[in-house]
Amino acid sequence: MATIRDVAKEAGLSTGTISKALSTPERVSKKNLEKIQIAIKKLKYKPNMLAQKFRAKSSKTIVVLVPDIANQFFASVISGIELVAQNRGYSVLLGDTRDSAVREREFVRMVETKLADGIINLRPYKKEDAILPQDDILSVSASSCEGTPSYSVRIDNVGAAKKAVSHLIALGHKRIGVISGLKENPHNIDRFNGYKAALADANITYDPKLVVAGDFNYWSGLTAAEQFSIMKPRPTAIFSMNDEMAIAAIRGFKDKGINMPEDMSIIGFDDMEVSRYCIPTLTTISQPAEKIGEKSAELLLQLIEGKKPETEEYILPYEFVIRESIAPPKI
Amino acid sequence: MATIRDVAKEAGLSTGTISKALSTPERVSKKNLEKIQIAIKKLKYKPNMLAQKFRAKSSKTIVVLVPDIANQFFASVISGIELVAQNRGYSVLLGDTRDSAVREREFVRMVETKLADGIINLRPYKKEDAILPQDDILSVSASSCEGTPSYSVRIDNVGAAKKAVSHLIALGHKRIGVISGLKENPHNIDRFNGYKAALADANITYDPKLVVAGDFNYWSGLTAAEQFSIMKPRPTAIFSMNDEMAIAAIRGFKDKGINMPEDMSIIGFDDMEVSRYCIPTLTTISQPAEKIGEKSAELLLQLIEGKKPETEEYILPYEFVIRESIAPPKI
DNA sequence: CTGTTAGCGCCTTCAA
DNA sequence: TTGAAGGCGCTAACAG
Repeated sequence: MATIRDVAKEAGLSTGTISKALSTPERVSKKNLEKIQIAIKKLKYKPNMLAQKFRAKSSKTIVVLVPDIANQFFASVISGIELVAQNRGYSVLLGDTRDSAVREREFVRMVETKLADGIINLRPYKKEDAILPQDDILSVSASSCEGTPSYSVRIDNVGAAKKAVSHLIALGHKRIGVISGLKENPHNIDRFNGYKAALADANITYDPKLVVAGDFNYWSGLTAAEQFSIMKPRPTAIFSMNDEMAIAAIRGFKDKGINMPEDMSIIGFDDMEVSRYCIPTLTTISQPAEKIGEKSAELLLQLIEGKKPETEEYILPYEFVIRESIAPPKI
Repeated sequence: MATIRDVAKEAGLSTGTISKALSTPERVSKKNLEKIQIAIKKLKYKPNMLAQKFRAKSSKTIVVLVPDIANQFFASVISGIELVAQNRGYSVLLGDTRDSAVREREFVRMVETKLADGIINLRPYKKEDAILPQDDILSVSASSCEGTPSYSVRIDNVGAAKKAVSHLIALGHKRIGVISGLKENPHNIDRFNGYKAALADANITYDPKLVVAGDFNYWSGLTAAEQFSIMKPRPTAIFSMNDEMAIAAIRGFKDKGINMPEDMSIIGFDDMEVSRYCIPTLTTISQPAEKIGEKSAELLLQLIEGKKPETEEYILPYEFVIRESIAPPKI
C-alpha cells in the first residue's frame, strides 16, 4: 500500500506538499499539482483514513442506535439523519441494538473510545431506564417521549393521541376501544395518556375492559379484533397504537363480518405507506419521520462542534390524517 | 482525555507495561497490575481505539451493503453476519445503499481507505452491473444469484422456484399465474427461470399473459390479484416471487369472492413470519437467512485473514414449506 | 509556494 | 518482569 511518502518520493516533492495538494490544492503550484496527480495515479495511492482520523482525534462518525432495523418508521428517520450527516462530512454507523442493553453499551463504548463522536438514540425511554445520556457522551434522543432526559426531538404523542380520540368522540363515539402497544413502551404510555385525557375531557369514564394488549405487531392486531368482536356491548371505534395493528384489525373485523367504517371506526398511528392503500384507507397520525432524523442530526452535530443548542427539547408538528376508516357510529 | 502515558505516570510505570497489562495481564506482576487498575480508574482512562487501529493497520470492521434496510429478510441475514463477526472481534458497519451505485461506491471507498477490511454485499447482481468484486477489495456476495462473480453464498433460486411450481403441477394445475418481482432483479430472473423450467418439464407451454408484473411490495400483489380475477380463463394457481405480494394477493382474491385454496392456490417465496399466520397459511420457500449471513461472514473473515476458502460458491439448502394455501384445482 | 520537523496514542521489539 | 525507543501515516506549524 502506497503511503504519502511514496507519493512524495515519486513526485520529487515533500510529504507536506502532497498533503497540502490533497486538502488545499489551490495553494500548490500547477506544475507540482500535475506531478502529484501522476504520482498518485501511478502508485494507486489512497490516503489512509485511519491515520487521518487518528491524527485529527475525531472519527467524524455518529452512531445511530436503532431498536429494530427492519422497521419502516426508523428507516425513514435514519434516512433524514444520513442526509444531514453526509452533507456535513460525517458517516453514520448504524447500531441495531435489538432492544438489548448489552449491545447498546457496546455502541456507547465506541464513542468513549473515539470510534465515534456522538450518538443518536432511536429507542424511546423514560428517565428510569436510560443508559444515555452519559456525562462524557454527546447524545440526542430522536423520536423520544415525554420526560426524556437531555436533548431530544419528537412529536407530542400525548397531544396527537388525544386529538385522534377526541375526533372519534366528536363523531359521536362513546365506547372507544384501544389496541395498546407493549406495556412498558414509552410511546405506548404517552399515547395512552392522550387517550385517557380525551375521555376525561368529554366526561366519559375510562373502562379498562376496552383496552386490549398488543405488541405493535400485525398478529396482535388480528387477535385484538377478535376480542373486540365478541365484546358486549361492542365498542364502536378503536384507537390503535400503530398502523400495523390497525390494518391487521381491519382485516380481523372483516373476517367477523364487521364492516368498516359503518360498523366500526378505527384510527392508527404512524402513517405507514400501506395505510394509504388498505381498504378502507386508514385514518392515522402522521409523524414527520425524516424531519425528526434531520433535526436530530443537526442537534448532535452542533453538540459535537461545541455549540450549545438553544433548546433541549424539539417538538415537531404531527399531522392528523383523516381517511375512510372512520364514520359516526350507527344510531 | 487521559492517555496511556498519563496512566503510566500515575502508576509510576512505563507505557509499555501499561500496554502489556491491557493486552496480556498475566505477564505483569500482580502488584503493578493493581497499581495500574487504580490509576486507570482514577484517570478514567479509555484506550483510544482510533490509535490502536491506526497502529494495527486494520480496522477490524466489515461493511455490509444492504439495498433496503427496512426488510425482514435482510435483517435476518445481517443478524447472522453480526453473530459471527462479533465472536471474532469484528464490528459491522451497515451500509444502506438504497439501490444507489453512488452510495455503494462510497462504502467501497471505506475499505480502500482502511476504514473497513472487507465487504459483504446483499444486493444481488449479475456479471454485467457489478461494482464488486474489485481487485483490491475483499468481498463476498450474500444471497446472490446465478452467475454472481466471485465469492458468494446463496440458495438455488432456480431449483426452488421449479420445485414449487412442479408441486402445483403435480396437484393438477395447468394454468399457473406468476406475480413477478422487479424485472431486472436477478432473484426475479432466477425464479422466473425456475418457473419456466417446471412448465417445460411438464410439457405445458409458457403463456406470457399469465405473468403479472409486481415490484416485491404489498400493493403490487393486491393489483395483481385483481388482474388475475378478471382473466378468462382464470389461472387456478399463482406463484408469487415473494411472500409479501402473495399475502396481498390472498387478500385481493378474497375481496373478489375467490376463496383460497378451493378456488385458487398460491405459493410465495421467503417464508416471512406472517406467512405462518395469514389465512390461509402460506405455502412458500423458506430461505435460511441467518445461515446465509453466518456463512458469508465466515467466508469474508477467512479472506481477510489471508486464508483461501475451498470454494467460491456456497449454495445453502432451502426448504419448501407446504401450508394451507394450496390444493388441487376444482375439476 | 515548498521543505523540515515534530508529534498524535499506541504497541512492539530489544535490552536490562 | 520492566523500561526505553522507534515508528505506524498523516498534518500543521514554522522556516526558508
